[in-house]
Amino acid sequence: MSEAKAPSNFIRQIIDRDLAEGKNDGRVVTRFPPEPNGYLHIGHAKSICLNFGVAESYGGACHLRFDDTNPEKEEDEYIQSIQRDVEWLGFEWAGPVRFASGYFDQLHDYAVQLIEKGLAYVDTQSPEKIAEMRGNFTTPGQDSPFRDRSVEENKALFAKMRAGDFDEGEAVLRARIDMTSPNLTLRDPVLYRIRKKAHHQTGDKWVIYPMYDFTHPLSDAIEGITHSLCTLEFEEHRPLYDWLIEHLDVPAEPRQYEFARLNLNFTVTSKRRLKLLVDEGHVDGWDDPRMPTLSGLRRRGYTPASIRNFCDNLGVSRADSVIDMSLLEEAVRDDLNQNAPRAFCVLKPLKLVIENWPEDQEEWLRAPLHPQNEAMGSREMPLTREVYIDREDFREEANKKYKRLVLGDRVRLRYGYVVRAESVVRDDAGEIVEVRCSYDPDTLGKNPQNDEGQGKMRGVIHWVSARHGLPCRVRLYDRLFDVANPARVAEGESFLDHLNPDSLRVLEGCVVEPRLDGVPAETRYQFEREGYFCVDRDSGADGLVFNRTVGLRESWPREA
RNA sequence: UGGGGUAUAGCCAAGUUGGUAAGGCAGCGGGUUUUGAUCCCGUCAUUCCCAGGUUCGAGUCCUGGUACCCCAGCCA
Repeated sequence: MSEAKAPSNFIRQIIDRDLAEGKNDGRVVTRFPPEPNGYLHIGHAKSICLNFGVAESYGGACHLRFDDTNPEKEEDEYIQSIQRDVEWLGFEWAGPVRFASGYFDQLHDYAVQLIEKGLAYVDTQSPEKIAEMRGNFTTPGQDSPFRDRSVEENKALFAKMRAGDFDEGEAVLRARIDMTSPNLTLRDPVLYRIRKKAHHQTGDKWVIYPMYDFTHPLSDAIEGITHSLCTLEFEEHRPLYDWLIEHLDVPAEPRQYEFARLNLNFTVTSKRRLKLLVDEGHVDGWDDPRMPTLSGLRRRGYTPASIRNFCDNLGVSRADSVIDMSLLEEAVRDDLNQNAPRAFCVLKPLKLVIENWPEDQEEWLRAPLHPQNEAMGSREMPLTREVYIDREDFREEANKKYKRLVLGDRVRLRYGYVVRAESVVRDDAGEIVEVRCSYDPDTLGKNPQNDEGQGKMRGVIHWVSARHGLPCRVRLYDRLFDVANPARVAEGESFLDHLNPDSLRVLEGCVVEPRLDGVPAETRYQFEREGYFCVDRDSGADGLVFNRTVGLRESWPREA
């Protein structure tokens, strides 16, 4: 399931065909063009894997380019986080980090070129009037009264726009295409608008900023992009993309191709909604482990490889789809199962006293770090008279399907001895606070030879020495929403109404094996029989904090 | 409502000139197991949104429907 060969998809077929026809001198150049107005999420990962993956497998190049044409929404914090996330995923962009804002001079020249060709004009109607004149699905638009200004007048007006002589909203530069087109983006689209706001890259150099539709194709051309891959909603923008490439004297002829974006159920992947979750404090920040952001997944314990495999296994098509969250979870299990060292951690401690074990005796038992991979080595764990086991691993009575410790029956302490539960100790409230047991000294690495039920134990449970165990805190995460499609809720409801109140459960007083003392944040383990966990950066002097990435697969009869 | 798209299993998805439905995940059955995990084996679409048509033969071609998605920012 891991290193699947790049599967056939329509993008690769287009590239194969282009290569066969000798287009672009055999070059394949793609780009990942995020707008720095939020953190990257799992949906971006699909685009990143596609763009970088395609470039890589064709010996081409992939650029990282910030599509930063709107100073109102963008911030440097996002520029930093996006680069960090792309690097974390393990991709290397070709050349420097690029910015659409780095092309503002050239873009301005292209705009003047359009004006000179009579293909663009300055419209001084109000924004409301422009919207009104655009018409709608059924009504064709009407020409602006300023549509036929002379080239000279347009040049002068555009220069005034640039000089700051107009206020925001007083003038825009529009392409002169067709106000009656059934494709609304062709009804004289706005190319430049006035924004008197400092830009994070260009400072106060500009007061006019190019629109995405104008900037993107030309940036692609400037960079020599051959295949400009974007999501489906840009499809009706393609005629404009092509129109600009056709009517301007550009150094290359990039082509745009659209694919379906990734949708995951039980979460949201729109920057607007993610930002709201952060801003209103429903989560702990962009990197809250419940967030589908790359930084959230990272903090949750996801590995770059697991996310890349997940994306590669999805395929690329033009059909709208919703991927099941369980596929993402399966991808990280697959990776961590192979690569995460094992450890013991008791989540809900219950004291087990081995009555025939001498008070001060401690025996260090060797256990592999990975049962199927000896190369990972082993560790030692101290067994003492008092150990902790999980409350859920003991019952006073149970049927045969319950493969754990039952009063009067035996179970194996994993990598240790077989014990038999003899009695329980209760507190005043009648709650069991301790289980008393006996152990069979002749069962280390072998089954009991001599008595009832030869061979197999009822089960195997994990444990941690009460004297040596490290107290820790464990955070159990569940899906953030309790409906499959939070973005689509009933009239009058908000997606926030469907936040899962139990998406985070914090377990205090857990006990982990001593060897994990001081391990750094982001170290990942499989806590045997529990799941995959990751050390959180909140760990410190007062103990380790673990985030549960995902549980182990569970398939046992619920009637047990 | 005009335009642009998309329909193949529970979820993705391949299917290139029409030649008899890949693969993954999930499910189900079994085996191994000192993790109820992993691993292994087997099984899982007489049918491709629907209805007609062409053809010896249609997921692929034709005709007519249906459902869903996107577009009316000086956002990207």
